[in-house]
Amino acid sequence: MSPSRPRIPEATVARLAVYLRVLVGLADGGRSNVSSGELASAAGVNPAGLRKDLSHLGPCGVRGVGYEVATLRDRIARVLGVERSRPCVLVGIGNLGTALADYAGFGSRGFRFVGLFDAAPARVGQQIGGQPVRPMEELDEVVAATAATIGVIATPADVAQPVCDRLTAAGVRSILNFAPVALTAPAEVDVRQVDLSVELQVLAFLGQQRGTTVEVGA
Amino acid sequence: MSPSRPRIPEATVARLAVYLRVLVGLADGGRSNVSSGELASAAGVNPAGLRKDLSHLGPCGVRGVGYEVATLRDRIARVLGVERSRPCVLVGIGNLGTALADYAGFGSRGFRFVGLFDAAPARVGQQIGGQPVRPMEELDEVVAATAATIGVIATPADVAQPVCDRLTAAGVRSILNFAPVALTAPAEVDVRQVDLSVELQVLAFLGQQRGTTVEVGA
DNA sequence: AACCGCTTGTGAACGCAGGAACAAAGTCGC
DNA sequence: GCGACTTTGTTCCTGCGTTCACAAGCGGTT
Repeated sequence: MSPSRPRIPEATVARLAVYLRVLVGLADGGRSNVSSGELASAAGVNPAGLRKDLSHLGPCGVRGVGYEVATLRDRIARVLGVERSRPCVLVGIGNLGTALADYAGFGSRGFRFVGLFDAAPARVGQQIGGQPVRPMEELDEVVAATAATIGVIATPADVAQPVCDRLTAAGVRSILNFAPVALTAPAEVDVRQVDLSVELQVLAFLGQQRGTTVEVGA
Repeated sequence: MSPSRPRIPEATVARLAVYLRVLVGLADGGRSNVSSGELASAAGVNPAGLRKDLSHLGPCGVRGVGYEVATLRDRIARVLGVERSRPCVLVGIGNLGTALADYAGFGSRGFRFVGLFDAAPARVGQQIGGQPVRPMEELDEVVAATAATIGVIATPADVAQPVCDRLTAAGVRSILNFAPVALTAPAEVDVRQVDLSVELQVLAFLGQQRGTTVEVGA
């Protein structure tokens, strides 16, 4: 009914998540209100951009005063859908998968892993973050039982596509992929790619470029 | 002479790293040449965009034929500066830090960790990926001895800023930060932020938005 | 009650990235 | 040797994201 959410740009959504984290920290510290300049500084963005981001939620500040921390926090949380905890499944319990399963940041941000899966028999049965690692055979069953709509892939690259196929077949609608391969999935499934080494390579390139200035470099 | 490298957009650099990974895989598979369409498909991007990205390197393909895999691979590697291995230090050997230290993708992409550091005495001395975890006191010494210019932070959020300060003081020029806080650093130091939970939140928002929208017109 | 300073919210301009279409060039076949 | 096909490299254009700058609104003060 209410078209209060025409569309929020993806870049804005990513920053809203950052603002939310900062606001939670401020609220825990006892702060009751905050200005856009201070919030922008803490989030590492431009104050004007922050205000424009928040404008997508409708007016939520008081002119001359600033933003009420608790109110803004709850409002962003509601828009991002963090109010209700979302069930996720995680496939690939290697080093990275273990780190993700143990990472407290997910739980406090509206995500809970309802299933940890690995194809290696040696890992099945281990307890990670209070949960047992399950065999891949139980994937469909767990996804159906928990209504998980989000899947996280932390497997080696060569099995990521089969895992993706199994996740989509099981009914997962959104996939976060840490394996360094481009996944193919049906159009109705969102796939988001995170490549840790790409970030490092971009960083190295920027540093190299600035270090060598503009010289061509023989 | 020719300003063959005026400036390469950051988004292009990120994709070049992806192309490089695909090309290495093709070369290992014995492929000798590849077309832009096939390469774009494997990388998950638009063919025209791929050609535009490669155009920043100057002409490196043959019209009517395609790109020579080995040549293009080496050319991208040289532009990204992957030819020579870059020394990096990693601070914070928790779950995520261990995953990063063990991740083979870094070593094969021109990065090597020359020092693993942690403040917890219980972790110091452990062997991770063939290297010992060192105490923070040895940070300056190792950075100076190895000429490491890249630092990776995988610590809890509350100590990330002090660690950042120590890294910059030790001479590190580029920092990749996995801790969920915005870091403050001198202007001559590049800081790149990676927040795993933000990616998950964006994914959840997109899924939620698609699940509930589109009903406006119906 | 009115003024003043501070902060939000919004409108406009700039720059950048992405996509599609077209021209150039090289190879293969006849 | 010539023509046609394939694929690259480039150019234009559309849309988005970001930034700057200003008007609107509220609280505090006199």
